[in-house]
Amino acid sequence: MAQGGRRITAEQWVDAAYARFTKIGLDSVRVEAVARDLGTTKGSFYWHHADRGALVRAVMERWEAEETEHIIAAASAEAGPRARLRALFGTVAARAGRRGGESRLYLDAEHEGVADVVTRVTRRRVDFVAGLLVELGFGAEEAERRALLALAVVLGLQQLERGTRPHISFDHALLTETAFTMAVTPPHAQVG
Amino acid sequence: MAQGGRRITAEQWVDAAYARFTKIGLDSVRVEAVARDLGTTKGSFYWHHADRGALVRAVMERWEAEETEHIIAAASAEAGPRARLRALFGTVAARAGRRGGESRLYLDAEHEGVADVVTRVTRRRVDFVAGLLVELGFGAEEAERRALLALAVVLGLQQLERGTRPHISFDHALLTETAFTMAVTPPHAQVG
DNA sequence: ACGCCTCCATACGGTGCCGTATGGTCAGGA
DNA sequence: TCCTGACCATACGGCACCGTATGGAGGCGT
Repeated sequence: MAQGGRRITAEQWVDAAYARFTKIGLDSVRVEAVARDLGTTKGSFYWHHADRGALVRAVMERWEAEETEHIIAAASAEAGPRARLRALFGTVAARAGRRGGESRLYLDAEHEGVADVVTRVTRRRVDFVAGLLVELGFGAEEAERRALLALAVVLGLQQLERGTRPHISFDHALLTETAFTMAVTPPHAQVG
Repeated sequence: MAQGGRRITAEQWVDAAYARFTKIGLDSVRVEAVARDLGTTKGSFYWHHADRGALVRAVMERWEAEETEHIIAAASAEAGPRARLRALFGTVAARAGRRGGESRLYLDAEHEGVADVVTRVTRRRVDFVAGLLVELGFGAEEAERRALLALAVVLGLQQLERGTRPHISFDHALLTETAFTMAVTPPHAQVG
């Protein structure tokens, strides 16, 4: 996979591990498996890193940095809360394919001992979305709830799609549109 | 755990496996682990069942039957689509604790070879919710999308809660209320 | 050219799992 | 009573993983 010179740096181990994380999940970053990806053996790994836990933590640190950055990027492009929120939804939907590992993350978090990082990232995402909703006129608590629900939708959709054979259509563009509309529509004029 | 007479039936194996599934997840139903729960050994298991796959399939069949039944039960109690939908949301929220295994299910489905069952149950749930939304005046496709989003919220919230250390509040009652409102509020009068 | 120090391959012991093989136990029928 | 067959415990080989130990291989300074 990345077999250049025989020598491998500590960072290359994190690179390869991160690739596994994004593609499959945190539980797939195993020492011997990553070694195979790199075309080397774990003898190298245990020279550069302490143990598997250290590698997992390094992967999560990178994830925290990258995902935080992406959230900011998706926002700063547009002007006005509504446009920013819409852009964010679009970006998240578009990058769904590259967040394969994230679907498993919340379930592995505790067992892998990375619940704190996951919580920080989640907190940041919720706060950001909730902030935009507040700008749109929602109360602080209602905004937080709606933000939480929005994150849940992203996670949930990803899993429904993964664990489901055909027969169920997933038009991400339309789903995103619907979700966005539901998020910004105040609770007036209910039917029934 | 369930150590009565030494003799164990094929069904008791499924019972114990199902208990593991609901509490932890499908990946936790392992032959030797279930044997320990039952106070016996896998020698018994391989007499009653062919292999681990058979046990997993049996667990999923029971899950399909039970969960389908619960959906019907939550609906038939009330009268009118709005009340039925609200009752359904409430039941789902209340039983969240007993669906611990389900959060992992969609991710394990393919690897465990049970994607077909998962798809059938999902299809049934989506159709049911979508049907109620149609009765409330939504178009068929909009209803399907909203139903899909509602299922996604359930899955996603469960994971956000599991993979997250304190600091993030989960008032299920209020979240359910908000989700219900968002689900039944037509896309009029948007802010911004 | 020689040695040293970094880096890695390999072998090893330990764990948890799957599935098979084999022999033992106990109940009930002949 | 004895035998047979349903039922189970145990031991085994196989696999994937973790982490350690140990002995090279090769670049680098002197």
